[in-house]
Amino acid sequence: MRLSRYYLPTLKDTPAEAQIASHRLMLRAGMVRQSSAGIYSWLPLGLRVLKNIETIVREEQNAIGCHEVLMPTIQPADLWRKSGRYDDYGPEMLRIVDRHERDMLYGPTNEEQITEIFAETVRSYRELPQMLYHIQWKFRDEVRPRFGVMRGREFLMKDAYSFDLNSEGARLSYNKMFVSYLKTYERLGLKAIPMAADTGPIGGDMSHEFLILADTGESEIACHRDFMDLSLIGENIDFDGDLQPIVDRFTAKYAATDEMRNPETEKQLGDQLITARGIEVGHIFNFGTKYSKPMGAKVAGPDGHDVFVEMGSYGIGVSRLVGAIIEASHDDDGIIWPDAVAPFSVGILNLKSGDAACDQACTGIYDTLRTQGRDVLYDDRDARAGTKFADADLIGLPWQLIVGPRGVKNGLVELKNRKSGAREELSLESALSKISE
RNA sequence: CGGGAAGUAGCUCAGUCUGGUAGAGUACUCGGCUGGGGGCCGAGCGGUCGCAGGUUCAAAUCCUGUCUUCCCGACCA
Repeated sequence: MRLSRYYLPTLKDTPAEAQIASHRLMLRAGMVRQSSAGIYSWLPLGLRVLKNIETIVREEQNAIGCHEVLMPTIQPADLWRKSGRYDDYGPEMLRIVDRHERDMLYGPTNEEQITEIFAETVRSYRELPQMLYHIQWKFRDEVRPRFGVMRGREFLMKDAYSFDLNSEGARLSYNKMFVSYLKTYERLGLKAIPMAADTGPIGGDMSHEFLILADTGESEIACHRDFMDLSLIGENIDFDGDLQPIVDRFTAKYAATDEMRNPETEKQLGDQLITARGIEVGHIFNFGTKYSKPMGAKVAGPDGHDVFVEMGSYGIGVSRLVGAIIEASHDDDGIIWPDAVAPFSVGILNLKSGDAACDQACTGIYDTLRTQGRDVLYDDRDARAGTKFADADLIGLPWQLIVGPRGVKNGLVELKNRKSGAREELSLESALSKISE
């Protein structure tokens, strides 16, 4: 993409309403514009990141045999009256009346909707287990939206739902999703720690929140130091095999969000304990027959008798992740994108647009990289070097190829790594091969 | 929903106390000088002062109401 023809409205000043880093940087980098409190429009750069995250989440869901559907944003109130949640949900639910005076609502989640679909279409235990998900906009009318897209009222969420014949099966589905989440976050370049979550009236150990550490996190968390070294990288996971050992490995050590913390355990851990702030980026939950009963989701079991299916739901806040990643990865100059979600993988900074040698060198690099299938942002604007450096750092491209008259004369370009800040002068060939490593 | 703050140019803000021609920086446009970390000089463009009502000869400024946004707390992917 040639920057001179792109739509990238960056800001030098920070809009007054933005307080935390991710919100400030998303506005300054021209990723989003606020429409009203907690509701945002996504501009091209922000949308690229959102789509990149969405793609990774989608691929990892598909990889465990979870099938994508797409349910509506607007749901009928009757659906929620059936589960009893229409009255329980409170003012957080945005209620809408259509022209025929029918009560509707903008969905804050989709348990009722998916359970109805399942109940209408699945009759036999032979069709189980089943897992379905969608990635759709949700609306929760928060009393106090804040932190930009991290705590918006409208947000994009991946929500998956599992259906099993019995609790043993539900455990297997839960484990699949648990491990899938670990993989998803690793691909996103995040260190996410699973923490036992409050299961409310249902009880059991079948609920986990996934949190990433960031100074501006919303809750105070504590965990064992060993979590910093836990990783699935390089492991070939058989999702049809026994995943319990992996789940055990990631749940054996102490990790708790504020309301679940245990002072006694923490005391025993001593200097093995890490306390930090965390941002919740996912939540998985097994809720048995809570929805299948009222919604009538039952299948014929092997003995011919109907049984209510055991269900679980599994959420990842996709739009929240954009902010969360920035919170976890930025500096004074701007965003530092992990490679996997960066809006462009490489930026080319032409320090002297209009100079024949520089232009020629840049277009050559630009064409080469595009031929390799790279997402490239070529800053060909007629702007000063300082402006280009500042914007490139602000929008956080992992690699910057700096092309100026000084180097071009000697056949050299400068390669800057956004994360380390390291810059080195290289021949064009070695720069290109280094980027591809 | 309780407590607090703020709405004036695209953005950051002054002016409001003490009523009297609508301001600065930046961004943008044009010209010139520049050219490796948001450069310099000059000339321009740009505003129903959130909205409504009131007081007054006169309101960004005073009064009343209202809307919006942000911060802290309680609550949440």
